Amino acid sequence: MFDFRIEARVGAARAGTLSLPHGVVTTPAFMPVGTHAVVRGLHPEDVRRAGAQIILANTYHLHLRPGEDVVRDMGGLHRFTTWERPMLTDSGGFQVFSLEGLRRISEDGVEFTSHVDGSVRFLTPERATEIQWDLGADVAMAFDHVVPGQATYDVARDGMERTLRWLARCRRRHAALAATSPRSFPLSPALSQTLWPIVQGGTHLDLRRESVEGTLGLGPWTGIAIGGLSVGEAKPVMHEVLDALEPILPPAMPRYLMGVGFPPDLLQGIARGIDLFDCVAATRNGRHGTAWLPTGRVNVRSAALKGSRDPLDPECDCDTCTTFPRGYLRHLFVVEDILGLRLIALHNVRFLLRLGEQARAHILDGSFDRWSRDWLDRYSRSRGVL
RNA sequence: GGUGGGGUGGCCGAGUGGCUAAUGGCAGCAGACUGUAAAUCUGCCGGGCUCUGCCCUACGUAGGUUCGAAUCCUACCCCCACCA
Repeated sequence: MFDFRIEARVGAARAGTLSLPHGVVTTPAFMPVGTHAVVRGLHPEDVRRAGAQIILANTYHLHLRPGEDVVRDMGGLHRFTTWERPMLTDSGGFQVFSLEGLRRISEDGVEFTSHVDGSVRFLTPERATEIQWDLGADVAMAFDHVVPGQATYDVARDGMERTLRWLARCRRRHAALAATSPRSFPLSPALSQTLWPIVQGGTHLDLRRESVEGTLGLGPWTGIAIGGLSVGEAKPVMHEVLDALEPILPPAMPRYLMGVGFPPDLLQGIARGIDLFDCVAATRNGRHGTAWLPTGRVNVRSAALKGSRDPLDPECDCDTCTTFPRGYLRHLFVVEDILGLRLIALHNVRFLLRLGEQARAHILDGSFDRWSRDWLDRYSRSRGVL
């Protein structure tokens, strides 16, 4: 359980297989985000058919609604959602960043003023770990302190060091839960959930290195995440951080780049040794009418699609592209029917999942570099061309 | 036929002497979105140009008052309501 095997490499890029209690995840892989225990707008069957092997859910949001006790009493996230494949829960650490203004950080934890009803919720590393234990995903994430991409050295150091101190507390609590509270719903009681740490340090390379050292010192771990990227810093800066991390991350462990990304980010991350990604962009952009194509992104509402009988993406095998003409998809957005939101979100999710599948295949046959270069070139060169 | 109300940019609808090419909303067009406070948000939206500005044309039509009118006056046309 929680075994990760690397089958092939091309440079830093790896193709691997991650075993989790609810199934196997072949990497590199994109993980669709289901914050509220639903990949927003999509039926679980949509997500399965799109080829998702693992999806996320969110600690903070599920704590607010419906409450982790409700999910636990219904048999955990898998039964609650009917999603039988692996799941991962984010710890609420990202909400420390995204809900800035509604929270106050102290050494003990973070006090949130609920955006739902104004109630005050105090999330500590221990609480975030307990909530995730009740939610019952295959992978729980450490409660971290995310700072903005523009954070100064001192602010980034503060967040990084706090993340390490909190990591020790998450680990201790997680071990205690695993030892003393066997659950009825997990497949394999003692090893039913693993906890992954998150490397922080902003855009400062020495802080990132220090974060890795500190994190590994608190191990062992079955996986490791890189957080605090794609939060406002420039793209080359993100690449610089990934390049600096790649040689010092343990090669045998799956590496998860949190919150990334757009299609090019996947390939650029894979080339730098990343195995797992998650991002809301596929579903959110889809709902907002931006579809990803091999030739770049396109606005589905665009008058250019009016009356077109062509598929949205002729190269795509998703249900949307194999069923509907793009002129109809545009119509759905124009008349604001919810089916449009679902269909474009579905396409984008499939697009990203397939990108991961293709990258894997090209790593396995050794052609990743060339293929990736051509893919990126085509995507950026002909942006939005139909 | 009489009385009253009203005719504003593609549509709805503010504005009742200068700050008005004219508030808003809709429609239209374009853009943004990266561990989800997002089916959201932003910009453009009479025409033209040598485009940080300038020039046309515009508030039913035609005149008039005024330094200046979508706003005041007169006539006419049309719409609505009520009364005959």
